[in-house]
Amino acid sequence: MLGFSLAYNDKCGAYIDTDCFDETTEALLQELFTKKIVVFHNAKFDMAFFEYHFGFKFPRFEDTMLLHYLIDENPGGHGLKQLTLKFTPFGDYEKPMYEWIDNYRKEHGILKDQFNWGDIPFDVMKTYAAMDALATFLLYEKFIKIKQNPKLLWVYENILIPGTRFLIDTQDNGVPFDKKRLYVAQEAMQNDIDEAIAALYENEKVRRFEELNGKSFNPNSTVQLRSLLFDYLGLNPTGKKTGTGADSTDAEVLKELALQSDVPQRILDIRQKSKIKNTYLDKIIPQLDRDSRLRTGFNLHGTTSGRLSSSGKLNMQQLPRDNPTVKGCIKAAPGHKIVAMDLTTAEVYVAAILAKDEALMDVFKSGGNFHSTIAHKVFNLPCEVEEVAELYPDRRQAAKAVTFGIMYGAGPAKISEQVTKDSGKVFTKQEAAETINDYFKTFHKLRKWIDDNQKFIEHNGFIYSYYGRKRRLPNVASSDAGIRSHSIRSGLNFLVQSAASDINLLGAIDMGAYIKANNMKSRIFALVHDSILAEVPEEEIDHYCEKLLHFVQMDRGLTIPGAPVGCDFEIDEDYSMGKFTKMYGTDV
DNA sequence: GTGGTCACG
DNA sequence: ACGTACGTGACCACT
Repeated sequence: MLGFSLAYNDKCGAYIDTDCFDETTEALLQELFTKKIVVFHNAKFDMAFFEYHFGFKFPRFEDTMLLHYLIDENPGGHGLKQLTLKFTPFGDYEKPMYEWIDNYRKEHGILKDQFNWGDIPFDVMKTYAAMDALATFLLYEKFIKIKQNPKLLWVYENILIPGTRFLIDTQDNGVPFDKKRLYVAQEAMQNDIDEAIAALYENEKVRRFEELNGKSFNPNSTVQLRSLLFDYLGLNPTGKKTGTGADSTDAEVLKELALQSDVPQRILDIRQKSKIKNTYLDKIIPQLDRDSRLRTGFNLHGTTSGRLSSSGKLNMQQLPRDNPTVKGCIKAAPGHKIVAMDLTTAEVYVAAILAKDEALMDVFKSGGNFHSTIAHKVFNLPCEVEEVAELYPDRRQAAKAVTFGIMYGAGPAKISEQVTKDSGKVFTKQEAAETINDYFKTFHKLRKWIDDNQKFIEHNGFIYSYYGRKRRLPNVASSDAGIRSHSIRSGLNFLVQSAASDINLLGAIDMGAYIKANNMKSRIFALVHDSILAEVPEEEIDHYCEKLLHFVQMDRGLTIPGAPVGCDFEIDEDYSMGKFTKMYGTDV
C-alpha cells in the first residue's frame, strides 16, 4: 500500500509518501493537483513516482530543491533535511523515526539495506510525513523570493522546470543494454585480468616480495604497490606526488616507470581491465530491468556550472570513450538504431560569440577543420588549411592545446605539459608562452573579453551566464592567492561551460517535447554534456535527426549568423558504432 | 570517512 | 618566491 501526506493552503500543496487513500480521495486529489500548484522537494523523484503509480498529472508544479539550487549553486546542500535545519525551526523532525528504525533493526538484527520502510508503524511515519510536507511548504515560502531575480527566474521556468519533465522521461526510457553482449564482455574481461595477473607473477621479484610480506600482493592497493615499486624493486620515483605528498603510482607515473621494469605495464593492464569489469560490466548486469534496460539518474542540481550530473545505478557520463567494450553493449532493439549527436567544440563556439571575436567566429564560418584553421591563422602557415594536419602537425597540436587551455585559464606551464604529453615531443614553457602570445594576437577580442570578465569576477565575486545562471565565487576575496586565482579561472570557465551545456540541454528538452507531441517512438536515453543519445526506430531516423538538428541549432541568442553550432551524428546498431563486433566476433 | 586513482566532457 | 587547467562520480584500500 502506498500513499502520501499533504500540506495545503490557498496557494499550493506539498506532499510526501505514506499510506492509504481510496477512489474518492483520488478524484479529489486529482482535481486539487490540477487546479493548484503542487510543491515538491525534488519533483523528478516524487512527482514521477506519483504519476507512475497513481496516474496523477501535475500540470503545474514547483520544486524547492531547484529553487534552492538557484539560491546556492554549490552541490551537496540541497537535501530536504539540510535545508529544514538551515531555514526552519524543525530541523530534527526526522529524529524520532530514525530512532525507531535503529531500535527495530537492533531488535530484529536487520541490516541497513534489508530494512523495509513499510514496517514503520503509521503513528511514527505520520509525523515524519506530515513534517516533510510542512517543511517543503515553509521552504517554498522562503525560496520563492528568488523569482524576483529575472535571470534566475528565466532559468527556472525555461530550463529547470521543463528539464525536470524531460529528465523524468529520459530516465524512464532507460539505457538499452544487450545482455548477451554484457556476459560475453564480462567473461572476456575476466580472462584478460587473469592473464594479466599471471603475467605479473612471472616476475620472480613479485613472488619474493609477496613471500617477504607474508601476505598476497594486491595490485589494487596503492600502498602495497608503492612499497613494491620504490622500496623493494628500487625504481626511481618520477617526482610526481599525490595530494598528501606520497609518491604517486598513477597511470602517468607507471608509463614512465615501464622503462625500468616490466611490472608497471602489468599493473596498468590489470588496472584498466579491472576498472571496466568492476565499475561497468559487473555493476550493470545485476541492475538491469526485465526489459534489459538500465534506469539511472540525471540530475539538474549536481554541478555549479549548470551541466547535468549522472548518478545512481550507473554514471552514464563516464562510460569509457575509446574502449568499445561497454559502449558496444548499449544496443538498439531490432528495427532500431542508436543515434548519437555531438556538438563540435561547443565551448569555443560560445566563447567566440560572447567575446564578439570576428576572427574566431570566422573560423566557424569557414567550415574547415577547426584546429587546422586555428593553427593556420595563428602561425600564418604558408599552405592550405587542408594541408596543415599533414605539414604542420606540431603547430596544429599546439594550437589545439592552447584553444582548450585558454577555456580553463591555463598558463604556459600547463600548456607545455599538455602539448608534450599529446605529441610525445618536448614543448617548452617558453614555446608555450610564445604560442599563447601569437594566439591572442590573432584573437585579440577574445583576450580582451577574458580580461574584462576576470576583472568583473574578481571585483564582484559572482558572474551570470548568458542564459542567466549565477556563479557565486566568494573566494575571490580569499587571502590565499591560489584560492583566489582558482575562483577567477572557475568563473571564466563557467561562462563557456554553462552556456555550451545549456545549448545542448535546451535542444534536448525541445526535442523531448516534440517527440511526445507527435507521438514519435524515438527515445532519448542519455545526455553527456554536449551530446544527446537516443534509440530511434529505423523509419523515424531521418525525422529524428532533422528535428534534433533544428532544435539544437535553433537561434537562442548564441548563434553565429550563417554558421550554427556544429553537430555530428553517428548512427549504428550499438553505441560503439560497430567496434564491438569487430573486437569480439560477429555473432554477438 | 578519506585518500588515491581513473572514467568522462 | 610560489602556486598555477575547468567541471564531474565511482570504486578500492585502509583507518
